[in-house]
Amino acid sequence: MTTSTAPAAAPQHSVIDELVCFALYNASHAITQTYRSVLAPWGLTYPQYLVFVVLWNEGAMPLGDLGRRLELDSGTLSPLTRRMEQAGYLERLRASDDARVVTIALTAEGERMREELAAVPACVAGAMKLDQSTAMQLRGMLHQLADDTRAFDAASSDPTETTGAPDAGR
Amino acid sequence: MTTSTAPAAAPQHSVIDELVCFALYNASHAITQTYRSVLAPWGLTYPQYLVFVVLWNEGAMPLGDLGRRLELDSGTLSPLTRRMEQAGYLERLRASDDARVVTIALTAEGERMREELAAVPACVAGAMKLDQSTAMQLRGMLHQLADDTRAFDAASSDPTETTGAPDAGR
DNA sequence: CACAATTCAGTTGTGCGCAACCTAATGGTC
DNA sequence: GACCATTAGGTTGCGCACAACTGAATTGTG
Repeated sequence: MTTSTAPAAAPQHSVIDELVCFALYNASHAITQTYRSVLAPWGLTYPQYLVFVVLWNEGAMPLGDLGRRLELDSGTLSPLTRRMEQAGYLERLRASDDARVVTIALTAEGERMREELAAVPACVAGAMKLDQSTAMQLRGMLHQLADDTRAFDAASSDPTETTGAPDAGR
Repeated sequence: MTTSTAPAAAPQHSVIDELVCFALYNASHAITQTYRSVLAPWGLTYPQYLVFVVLWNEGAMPLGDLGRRLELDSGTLSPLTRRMEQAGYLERLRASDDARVVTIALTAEGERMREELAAVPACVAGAMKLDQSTAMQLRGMLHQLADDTRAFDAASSDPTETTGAPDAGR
């Protein structure tokens, strides 16, 4: 009715709110959204920013190594790095000793972005409103969760695994 | 080079926030991967499963309400629900009293999927290896994080917000 | 009633994210 | 050298996720 009061669309409690998985999915999207607006001035996406972080801290490396750190495969990183190359942030170089390998290396412009984007983490941290101890606790839980879950995924798709008894009817 | 010991003169926010964001991003993908393999026999995706969960528990509702619960907009839910309709799981009905509204309602087949998929949560929980108290603690942190972050996103994109003095030249 | 503002769903375009597949290059074996 | 399995990156196809836009329906106001 009056000005801009809440139009009765308050966050109602729904069943999905009880699911840890949905909380994870939802929080992840919310963070990505924050990065989207923070990175918008440079036309960067969150996965592209993650590529920057790895390369800034560890230097040039093959595309496969990058994928292992970010848990992304070539189907994702191939086009993603091509876009970053076209934007002038990095180069993709065929290794001379092994022609299968493509080394991903920052350009001078890409290195310069390290200072350009120095304020990004603090900006996102401001949105997250997490104190240090909670952040570390949360990070630990999430690492554990990702490790356990990926181990499960690998085991259930790989019949050579010997873990897990052949429990028939569960 | 890695495993930096205490960064003496580190400013308030440093790499730690980054790691939390990536841990979240990574864990979310890992869980989605688990759902992917668990739901594969029915050709369902994780967001489609979430739609089922909401509709099973709350019954038919407009597409917009569904989007508010899942934090997804019409650009995502419109094609998603069309695929689920084509698969025979639900119907999309124009409301008679308001022709703008499309009500999403499960078919008998969609209702039957509730028993069909009853084992899914336990299966995914088995992959996650979380005890109840940790799960609840994690869920609480993630809800808080998502709420804070979305509030920040909304405030920074909506100048009509009156929360605090809007920083002029920023 | 006229008409502007708002609401709701849909469409288009871009960028992940991943399965499935392809090709080229490499290494091991004979 | 011929053969084969493996490895690295690329391509295709599909389904999200979201910004930006469209268009129809509804509501508020005079």
